[in-house]
Amino acid sequence: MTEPGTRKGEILSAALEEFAAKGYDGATIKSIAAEAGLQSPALIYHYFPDKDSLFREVLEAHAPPLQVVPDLERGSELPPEAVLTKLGRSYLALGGSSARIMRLVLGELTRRSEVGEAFSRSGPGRVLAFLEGYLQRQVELGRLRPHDTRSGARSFIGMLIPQVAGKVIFPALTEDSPDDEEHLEFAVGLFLRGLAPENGEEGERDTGRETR
Amino acid sequence: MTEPGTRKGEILSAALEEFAAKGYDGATIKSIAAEAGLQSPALIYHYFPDKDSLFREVLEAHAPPLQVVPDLERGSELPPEAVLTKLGRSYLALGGSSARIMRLVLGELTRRSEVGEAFSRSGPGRVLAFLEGYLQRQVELGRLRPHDTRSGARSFIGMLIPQVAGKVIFPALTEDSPDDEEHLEFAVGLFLRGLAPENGEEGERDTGRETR
DNA sequence: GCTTCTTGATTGATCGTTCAACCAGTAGTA
DNA sequence: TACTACTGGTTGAACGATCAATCAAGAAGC
Repeated sequence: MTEPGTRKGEILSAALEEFAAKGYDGATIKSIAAEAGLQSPALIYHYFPDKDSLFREVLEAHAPPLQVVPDLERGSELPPEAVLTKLGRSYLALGGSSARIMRLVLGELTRRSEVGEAFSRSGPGRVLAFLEGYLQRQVELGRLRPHDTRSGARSFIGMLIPQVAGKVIFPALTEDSPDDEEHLEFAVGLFLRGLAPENGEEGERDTGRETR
Repeated sequence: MTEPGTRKGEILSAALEEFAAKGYDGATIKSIAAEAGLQSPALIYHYFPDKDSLFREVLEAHAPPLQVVPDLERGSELPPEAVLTKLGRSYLALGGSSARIMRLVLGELTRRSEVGEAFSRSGPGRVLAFLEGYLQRQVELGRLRPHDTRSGARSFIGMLIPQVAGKVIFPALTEDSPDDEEHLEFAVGLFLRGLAPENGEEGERDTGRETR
């Protein structure tokens, strides 16, 4: 629905561009119309009831990329290295073609509670929930040392954030930042080495709380 | 300067509140005046030449908290655990009393290039630069295994981001997130264990590139 | 009497939105 | 074939509301 060739599609992609660059208040119906190549802003009201609906349709039209966690829930019995690499790769992809919609969401996150809640529920919320459960299982299987999996999940996702934030927020100056794949490989290695089961046969250490 | 008791101080803090909540475009001179308890918006123009200058003064008045990296550069010969813990603590503090200014900066980051550049230079930029240098030195001292310190610095800072982002962006729902200090302890432990020098006497492993 | 602070009224610009008219086509009727 | 009626797409002009900013004049303090 809403193919990119149609008038409605042109308006939607122009609106995405404008909203991402200037925010909801900064982008005007007039500027969106100009970006879409329309001679009159009035035409927008032929396709959308008002500015707010246009904004929501832009969000819906580009929401899918925001939902990471693809078919991961299925292959959750794979070894940690594979799962973390796959999860991380789809996370890093947010800095690529989805950078515009990410910028839009980021900018409106603190102003529109609906955007914030929907985003946190579909994006980070689901990823963290899945990852926590997965880490918990790996701990029980003895493949990872016992740890607070809430902190574990947050830490792994966090290690990737500067990489994607660099591209989303500062598209100009990505000077001297590591390659995506190299950074991911580093993060996975660091994470797994840091949480590798202890060599000794038994023993709680002082590394934070138990597996809760 | 600009003590909080004065009229100018009241306007500045009201402006911070409004800008943080609604963004630069969303906050109006009228709403700021109302928040400050003024009877007329015109009074604002007695203290500030225009809206843009008011915004910049708000930014300058609250900029110091943004500059992490306190006297760390001095004690850079301390052991990694102490340095990372101290650095991390000051980073996590951004989610506390500085949450409002952080929300303001975050919201305007993508729209005003000046804000973005100034922030990245004073905030993440300086922290990353310092941490990279520090890690590099620890590698040379043999206290950490050789690794790409760009990825290392980004990873450590990143591990803390979900924790502070939770409080800055979603002040309402910080449900089920770890305690700051516990999370920091976990992150430092994970990081140091993941980058501990290899047990074997020598040998490059496949852990990414060399120390560059 | 002089400076600083404060106010209500006002200005011009711009915002989102509405509206009547116009311009394709396309189908129906004779 | 010619004429009419109707359709969705498109447009320029206009409306009321609201914005940032100005200004002249009053109030307060010294």
